[in-house]
Amino acid sequence: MRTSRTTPTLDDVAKKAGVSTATVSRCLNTPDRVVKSTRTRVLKAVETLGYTPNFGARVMAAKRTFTIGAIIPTMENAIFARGLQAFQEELHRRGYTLLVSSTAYDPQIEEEQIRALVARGADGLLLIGYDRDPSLYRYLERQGVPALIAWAYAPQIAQSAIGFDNRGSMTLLAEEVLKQGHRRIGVISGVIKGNDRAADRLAGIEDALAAQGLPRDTLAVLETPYGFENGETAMRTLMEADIRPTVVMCGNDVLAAGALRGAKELGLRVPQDVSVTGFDDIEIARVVTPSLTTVHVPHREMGTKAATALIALVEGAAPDSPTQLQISLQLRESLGPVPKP
Amino acid sequence: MRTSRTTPTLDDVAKKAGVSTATVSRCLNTPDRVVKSTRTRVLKAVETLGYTPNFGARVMAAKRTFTIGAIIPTMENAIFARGLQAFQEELHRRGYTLLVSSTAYDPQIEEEQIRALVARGADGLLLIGYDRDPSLYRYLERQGVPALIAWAYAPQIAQSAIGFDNRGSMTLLAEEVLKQGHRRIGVISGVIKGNDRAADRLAGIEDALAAQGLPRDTLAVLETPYGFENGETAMRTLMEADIRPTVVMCGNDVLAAGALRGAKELGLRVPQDVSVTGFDDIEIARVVTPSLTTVHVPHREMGTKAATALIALVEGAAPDSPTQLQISLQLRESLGPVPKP
DNA sequence: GCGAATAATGTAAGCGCTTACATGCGATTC
DNA sequence: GAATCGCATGTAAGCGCTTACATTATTCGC
Repeated sequence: MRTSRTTPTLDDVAKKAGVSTATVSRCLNTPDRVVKSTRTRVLKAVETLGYTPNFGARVMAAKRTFTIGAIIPTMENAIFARGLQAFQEELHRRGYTLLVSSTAYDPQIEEEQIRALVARGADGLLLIGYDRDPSLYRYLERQGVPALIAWAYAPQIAQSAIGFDNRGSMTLLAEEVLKQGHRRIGVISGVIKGNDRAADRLAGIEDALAAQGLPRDTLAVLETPYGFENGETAMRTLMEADIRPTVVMCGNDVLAAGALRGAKELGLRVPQDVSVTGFDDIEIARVVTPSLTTVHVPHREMGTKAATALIALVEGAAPDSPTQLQISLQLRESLGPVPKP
Repeated sequence: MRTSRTTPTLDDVAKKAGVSTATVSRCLNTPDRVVKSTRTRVLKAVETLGYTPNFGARVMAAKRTFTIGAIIPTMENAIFARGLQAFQEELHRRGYTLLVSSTAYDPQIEEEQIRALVARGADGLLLIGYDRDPSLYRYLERQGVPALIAWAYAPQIAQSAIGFDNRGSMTLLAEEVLKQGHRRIGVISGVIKGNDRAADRLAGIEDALAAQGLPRDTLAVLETPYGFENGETAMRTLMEADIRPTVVMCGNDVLAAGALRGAKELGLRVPQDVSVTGFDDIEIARVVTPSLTTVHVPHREMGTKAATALIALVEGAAPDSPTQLQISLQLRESLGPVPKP
């Protein structure tokens, strides 16, 4: 239907401008290979006809789609939304289009989506985290589709990656917590299965404890899906235990904001009665009262750099070794010294 | 590159199965037109070869892409992120893929993106708001690409649309504000140019004033781009004026959260010294202290319904008249009675 | 100002798929 | 049993574009 008599084709433009289709194509793709006078004539024809190249045809002939696929757990998480926005902006600047899918944190769905995007001719893929079935990486390699892993950096990553050290960052934060004298630590973690970021963050806390020779049971860990309400509930559960933690470290800011709210409902003051920490440093961290001590992650920088790196890969650059971005601790009000008994 | 010797084509499958390409194609698209024995043979060949149809070729030959494009101002705004997530989920359920672009609230960029997505063969388009150059609608019609307008409902919309009445909602909220006795109203509005939602929300406030015969200068309006920091700054500006407003109504929750923060910095208590209201009812509204009085919008419902409606359009349904979703006022702590002088 | 080198343009062969139409074959009908 | 029909399958013509290669116009050196 679409391509009825009404939609102009390259041919129409060529006729109108009195040149061959090849010349029109060159005007559009490699303008410097066409002399100026012809070029303007052709462009005028393009203009008056309102011509837009047919994507499918172009893909087929050129074997390039200028499309990048991104597969993220969810857009509802501000940290992905923001990074993705930056990613898309950079892509657009470079003439690429973004194809987005989300997986709801389900590896099964992720695999489907990866295949779907490859079938649609994505030139490259942005993937979140590194922990997935190795056969998927092999599949991508066989298909010649480069993939870039974002939001994660870890020495063991074999693929091109850009991210930050979730584990080390959390260790840093945990050290700060310990320095404040806390020895009973509650943890509200994201769901760990299929989510290396959550796993690494928890491991980071454990590292800090181990380094100080503290027993494993210093920690009370609760896993819960992403979401404000879930943080709230988890906080309640933690604080109703026989031995209350004096600090609750959360896997991300949204959980932490929920925890803050949970504390409030229990009549607990933060940080006088219990301290709370987050991770990501999204807007919400500075908005809540008390403001949230958290780990600052450069989301937009990550998005932009991911775009650059992925395009390089797509355009044939050799894979770089993983890039690590710097995080920084944001010490705010929600973390205080351990309460006097 | 991709389609080097390594990627199997329809031809390869046909040879392997000992049939013609037409039969293979039919197996994949209209299985019931192929006898069972052949079908299984073909499907086995597909399997062993690991064949996936080439998207570009398919598009070109079939003129359908099962792709829906969405063009939103930005993904950083939680309200779009959430709605888009729901939209994508529903699309995926129905076998469509989502193509996303953002415009940074720039009509110029929006036009570009619309054309880009059409060129990529999007079967349908999701657009935010109704206020755009009529020639764009004509273009889409000419191209045979149906578009659905979301996040906006207004009687004057001629296209298919799904959304809520920004103007009427804001009137409702303003009436509540007036009921509390406020007569000096500050407004922190989003940028109005090219953003009908922002314009309608402001108009809604004006409607409420007009209905009560209050003078236009009851209002002190400040326009500012979307963003927490901007709300903060705007709040400061408003409160430093000679005549301070007793309430500040904000165009969205993020601006309102910023305003809350601005108030705090000025040492003003909310709502004792000044009241604040938002719009959208995103998570942040319940997280801030004091919690935000705002307008609740059913984001996810809108996303899901938008997907259903747009697919119907794409599949040839006659355009429905605009659908209006119900909003509700969320009265929370940030709005109180006008302070005693 | 002539030939060679170079730049601009044209010609035409696909890219991988769908589908209208043609073909062949067994079943049905009288 | 011949003519007819219906179904499964094959043949081949594009879809609109890019690009290698061929052809023609232009520029430059001497």
